[in-house]
Amino acid sequence: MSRAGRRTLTADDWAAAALRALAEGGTRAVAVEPLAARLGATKGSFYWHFRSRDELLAAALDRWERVETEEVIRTVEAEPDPLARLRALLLLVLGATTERAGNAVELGLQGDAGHPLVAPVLERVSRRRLAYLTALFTRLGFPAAEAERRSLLAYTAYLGHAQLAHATPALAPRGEVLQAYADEVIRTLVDRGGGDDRPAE
Amino acid sequence: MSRAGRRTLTADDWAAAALRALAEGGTRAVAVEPLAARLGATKGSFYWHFRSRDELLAAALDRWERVETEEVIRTVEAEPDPLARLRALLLLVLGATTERAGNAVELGLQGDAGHPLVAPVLERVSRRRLAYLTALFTRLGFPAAEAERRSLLAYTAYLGHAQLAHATPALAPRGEVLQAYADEVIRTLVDRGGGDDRPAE
DNA sequence: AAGCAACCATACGCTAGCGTACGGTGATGT
DNA sequence: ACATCACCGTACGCTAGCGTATGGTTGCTT
Repeated sequence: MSRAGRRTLTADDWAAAALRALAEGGTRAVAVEPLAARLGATKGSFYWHFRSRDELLAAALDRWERVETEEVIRTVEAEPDPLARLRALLLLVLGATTERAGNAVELGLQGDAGHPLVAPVLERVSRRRLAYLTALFTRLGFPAAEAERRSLLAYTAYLGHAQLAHATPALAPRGEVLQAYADEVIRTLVDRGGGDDRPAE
Repeated sequence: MSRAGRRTLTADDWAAAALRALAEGGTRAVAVEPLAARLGATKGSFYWHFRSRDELLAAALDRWERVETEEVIRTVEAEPDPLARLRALLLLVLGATTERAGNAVELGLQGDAGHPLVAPVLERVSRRRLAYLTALFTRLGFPAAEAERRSLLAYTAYLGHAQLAHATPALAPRGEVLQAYADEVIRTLVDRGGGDDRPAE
C-alpha cells in the first residue's frame, strides 16, 4: 500500500526512470537504490526485472538511441524540401537552449564516452545524424566532399551550442539574439559563396 | 623506502596528479585513495596537505583554468595581426583531434557542469574565450552584433569538434580532410558575404 | 478454495571511497 | 644528544551502492 498509482512495476517503468536519471545526472545517476526510492519501490523489485545495473543502463541507452533517432528526424521529415528541412532541423536543435530532454542525456554521456556500453551508442547516433545532414546537403546540390564539410560544421555547431546551453547557460544566446544567430548560421551553411546579401530563397 | 624518487610530496604534486586524473576520468576520478596509490603514498600524506577532497578538486580546477587561459592565448598572441591570430587559433584547436590535455578536462567536466565547484570555472573560461574571439572579429572590422555571432559560431564549432574528437574519434576529420575542413571554416568565418570563390587574402 | 507464479520487501554481505586518530620517522636546529 | 616539527603510514569508523537470499503478497487459474 505504499505506491499510490498502479500496482506493479514493469521493466519499462524502470528503463524510463533510468533514462530520466540519465538526462539529469549522467550514467552515474543510473543507480538502482536511488531509482527504487524515486519509484516508491525497493531493489527487490528491480532485480526481478533486471539482472544487473549494467542491464538497466543498456536499456536506458537503447531507449535514448531510439527516441533520439526517430523523433527528431521524423519531425523534420514533415517538411517538403531539403532546404526547409535543414532550416527546421537547425531551428529545432538550436532553439533547445532550455534543455530539451535529449540534449541533457547527450551531454551527460560525455563524461563516460569511453564506457563500453556508452561508446557504441554514441557513435551510432552521431554517425546517423551526420549521414542525415550530409544527405541533406547533397540534395541541395553540393558535391560530396563539400556536403561532408558543411554537415560537419552544422553538427559541431549544434554540439557546441548544446554544450554551451547546458554547461554555461548564461552565455548561450536567447530570444532575438538566438534568432538572428540561427538565421545567420543557416544562411552561412547554404551559402554558395557567390551571392551577396539578399536572403537565400 | 617505498617511493623511489623524491622524498616528500607537496600540495602541488597532489594538485598536478588531480588535474591529470581530471583529464582522464572527469571529476569522479579525482579520488584520494586511487591518487595516493598512483603517487606511491597513502591518504595520510594527502590529508596533511589538504583538508578535504573538495579542496583538491578546487585546486585542480584552478590549475586547469590558469593553464587553459594563459597557454593557448599566449601562443596565439604571437601572431602579428587579427586574421593570422584567428587562423592560428582555429588551426590549433581544431587540430586537437588527438586529444590535447585541456580538451579532455573540458569534456570530462561536462558531466558535472552543475557541480558548485565546477560551474563557476566553466563559466569564467567560456566567457573569456568568447570575449577574446569577439575582440578578434571586432578588430577584423565586423560590427559588434556580427562579431558576437561569428565568435559564437567559431566557439560552438570548436566545442563540437572537441566533443566529436573525444566521444566518437572515428567520426572526427583527420589529415587532409581536417585541413580542408579547417580552411573552409576559417574562410566562412571571415567571409564578408560579398566575395566569390577566390581565396581570402 | 487451493495453489501456483509473478512481484516485491527485508535483511544481509561486500566494496570503494571519505575522513579521523594516532603513532612513527627523518631532518634540523641548538 | 635530543627535541621538535614536518610528513607520512596504519588502522579505524562511516556511507552509498551493488548484488543475493529468502520469505511474504497478490491475483489468476482451475
